[in-house]
Amino acid sequence: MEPPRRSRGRPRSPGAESRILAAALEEYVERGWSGFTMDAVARRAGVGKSTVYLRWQDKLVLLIDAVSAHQDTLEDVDTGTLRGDLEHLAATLIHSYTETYGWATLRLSIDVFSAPHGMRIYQEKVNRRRQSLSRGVIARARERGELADDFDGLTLFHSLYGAITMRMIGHGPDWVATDRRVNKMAAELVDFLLREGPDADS
Amino acid sequence: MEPPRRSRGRPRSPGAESRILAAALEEYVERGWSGFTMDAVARRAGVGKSTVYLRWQDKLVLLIDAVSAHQDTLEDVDTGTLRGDLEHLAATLIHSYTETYGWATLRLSIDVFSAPHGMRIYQEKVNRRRQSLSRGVIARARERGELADDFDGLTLFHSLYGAITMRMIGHGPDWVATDRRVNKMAAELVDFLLREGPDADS
Amino acid sequence: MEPPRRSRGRPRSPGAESRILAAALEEYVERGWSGFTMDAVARRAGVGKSTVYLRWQDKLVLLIDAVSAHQDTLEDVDTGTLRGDLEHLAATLIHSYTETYGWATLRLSIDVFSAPHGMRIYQEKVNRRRQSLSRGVIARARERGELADDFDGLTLFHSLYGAITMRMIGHGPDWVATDRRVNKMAAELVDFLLREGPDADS
Amino acid sequence: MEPPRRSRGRPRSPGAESRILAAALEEYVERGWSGFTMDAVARRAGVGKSTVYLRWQDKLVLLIDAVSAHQDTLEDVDTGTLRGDLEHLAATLIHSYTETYGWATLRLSIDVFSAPHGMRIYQEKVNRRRQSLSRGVIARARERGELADDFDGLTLFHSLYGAITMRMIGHGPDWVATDRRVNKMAAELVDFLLREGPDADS
DNA sequence: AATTAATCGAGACGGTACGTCGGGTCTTATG
DNA sequence: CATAAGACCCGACGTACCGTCTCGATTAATT
Repeated sequence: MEPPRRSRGRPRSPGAESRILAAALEEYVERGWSGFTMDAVARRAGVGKSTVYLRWQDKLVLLIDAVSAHQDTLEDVDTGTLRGDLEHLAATLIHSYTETYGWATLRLSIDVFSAPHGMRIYQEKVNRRRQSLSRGVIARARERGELADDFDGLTLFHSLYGAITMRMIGHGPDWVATDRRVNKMAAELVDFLLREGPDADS
Repeated sequence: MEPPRRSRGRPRSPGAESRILAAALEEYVERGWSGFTMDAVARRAGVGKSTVYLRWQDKLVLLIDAVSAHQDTLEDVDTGTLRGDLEHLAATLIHSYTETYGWATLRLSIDVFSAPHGMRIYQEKVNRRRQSLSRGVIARARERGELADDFDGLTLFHSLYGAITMRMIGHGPDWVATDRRVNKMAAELVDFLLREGPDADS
Repeated sequence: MEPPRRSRGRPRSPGAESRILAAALEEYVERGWSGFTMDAVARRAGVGKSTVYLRWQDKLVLLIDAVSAHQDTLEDVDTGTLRGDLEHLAATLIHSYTETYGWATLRLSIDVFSAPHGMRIYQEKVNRRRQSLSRGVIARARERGELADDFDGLTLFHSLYGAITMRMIGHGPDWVATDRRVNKMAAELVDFLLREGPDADS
Repeated sequence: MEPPRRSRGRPRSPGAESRILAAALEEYVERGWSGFTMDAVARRAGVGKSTVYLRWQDKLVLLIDAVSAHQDTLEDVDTGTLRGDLEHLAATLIHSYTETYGWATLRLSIDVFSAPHGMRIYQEKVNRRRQSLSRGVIARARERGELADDFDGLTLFHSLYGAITMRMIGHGPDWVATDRRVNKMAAELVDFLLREGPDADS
């Protein structure tokens, strides 16, 4: 069946992909967008520039790939209640903004717009993923009867994501994300957004 | 008092300031961040580069000035009710994202982070302004008894601004902002955020 | 004796050698030194790069091989007189500069110096050959008594080769080498160089 | 009269031109053609790459300019006799091949052909100059009655220049050009080329 | 017949230089 | 003085080529 048809020439070196992504992220974290150069990324990954350009058409799409790889830590966990699902999602998002590479990840998710095709790529990579997460959570909530059919799930998620993003921008890079603070922020936000209103049986 | 003390040499050419700002905005709109060059701005404004650098320390602050000039259309209007104030604010923000230079203004308010000092400047220019708007609205609402003292006004505004921003990003540049649609969006959003919950006397 | 000892593995594909040389020459003729790339040569010869590098250590020696293959048309013919020998040699050299690949062959014999080892290789390949030709002609001339023992044969040949080269450079690539013109040029040059002076019995 | 009309902007920095030429020559001498890079030239001249590219369209024409600047040491001196003029010219050419930058100057005058437009530029820069020198010498010789009207002056010069070039190539870069050796070589060569033959009154 | 080993086409690899472009500074001549 | 023009130094961009390496596929000579 489906012959995997190894292509002809030398196969692409397997480690390169991830080494470059890692190098890109680190370079970005350390030097920021304006100090982020392809030469440095290649050097850091121990790779020729051509190897980088063979896989990513330019600087920007490489950077976006690097960030969206980290975005993938967002996952849809079924906690049994809408409130639980949302709190988990909120906490994960906050963490993804702060953990490991800290502030940079947020900046990165914003810098991405700085070039013509950035917006489009962002739509495809980040937005699509977030939407599918949202839809899963909402669908389960409806099945459980936690949400009226006419309740605007999209608005809920826009508010959630947007508020977190605004908060992070407001706090600035020096804010330390302890688990307590993250959970508290997530809980307060979900509290605020759910209150009694949206319950289908109120 | 302090006589304006006309300085000695040739006075600054009066039109230059605004011509440069306009040129900057147009260049940005047409070519985006990565295609936005100081040479082009100067040429378009019919001005030497030195004239530009005499007034703005670098590319970024010029761009931010250009955008925040447009941001200044946000203003705190007392409509008599919290709901009214918020809807007005929301509608104005949506418009400022779409009107005149359309989509570009949103992009602009995001691109601003692409450089080391961008974040700081954004804090000073945009955030400060938004905060003062927020405080005004909240304070009036409390005076009117529309809001419990312990209600988290900041979260309300983060959600409002954030949700609008996310929505605009989600819609993409081709969304047309008719008055009807803008008002509907603003109303729905404020509806969602206020519901019965926050009323002090519920 | 020494049995040719066919080596074990797959034998070298027989046509490759000459196909590569031809491709190299054509590429060079069409694109010149700066446009001459190994990838193109390999592609044109319908051969992998490794096949090329298996036979020639680098770009330069391949190119030199291609040119010296053409240089080998120079041969020492005994016409019976010194004048005849020289005229024949001169005509052959002029032809080798102009025939078939025309002007390129001259360029090629000069471009060869553009790399560190080019000079050395040139010495070994081209100069050695020319010297042996010279020596043969001179020796015969002395035997015939056409040349005094103290006559400087080397200077004669340097002048002959040099003058032809300078003339070709002077003429440029558009000069057409008809047999009449070539023979005339050869005759005039030899006339000039021999005149009465060098005759041993004058 | 004719006001030199200083152009408007900042004038080209006066030293740059010659500093770049010098740097180019030195880099070439030390590293040869294949090691000759524009970045290195710019760095050595203490100049930005753009400053170099503002004046020379590419690597090659810069190099040619550098060499032909040295070629200009050739000058037409009237010594009173044809033989004297030629010996002086020959000696100067030999020296220009060997003195100061030694062997490199010869290599340079050959490397020049390694690119498409090299030949054309060489024609314009070097050949033209040599031809005018030749014509001057020949014309004076005719006036003095040293040369028959039908004597082929061009062939004489081609032989002279060509023989010297061939000799230098033959000797290789390690040949040391003492005044004695240079003068001897010049004298022998001119002796050989003039002999009794060309005298108009023989 | 099975094994061994050199060669083949293809094309990715680590490097390095190219020529271009833009940022922000500096230097003129002209208001 | 400020201005317009535009040259300056710097350094990144994305491309192209070098010479090497790594595949799977041939193709003999040797077991």
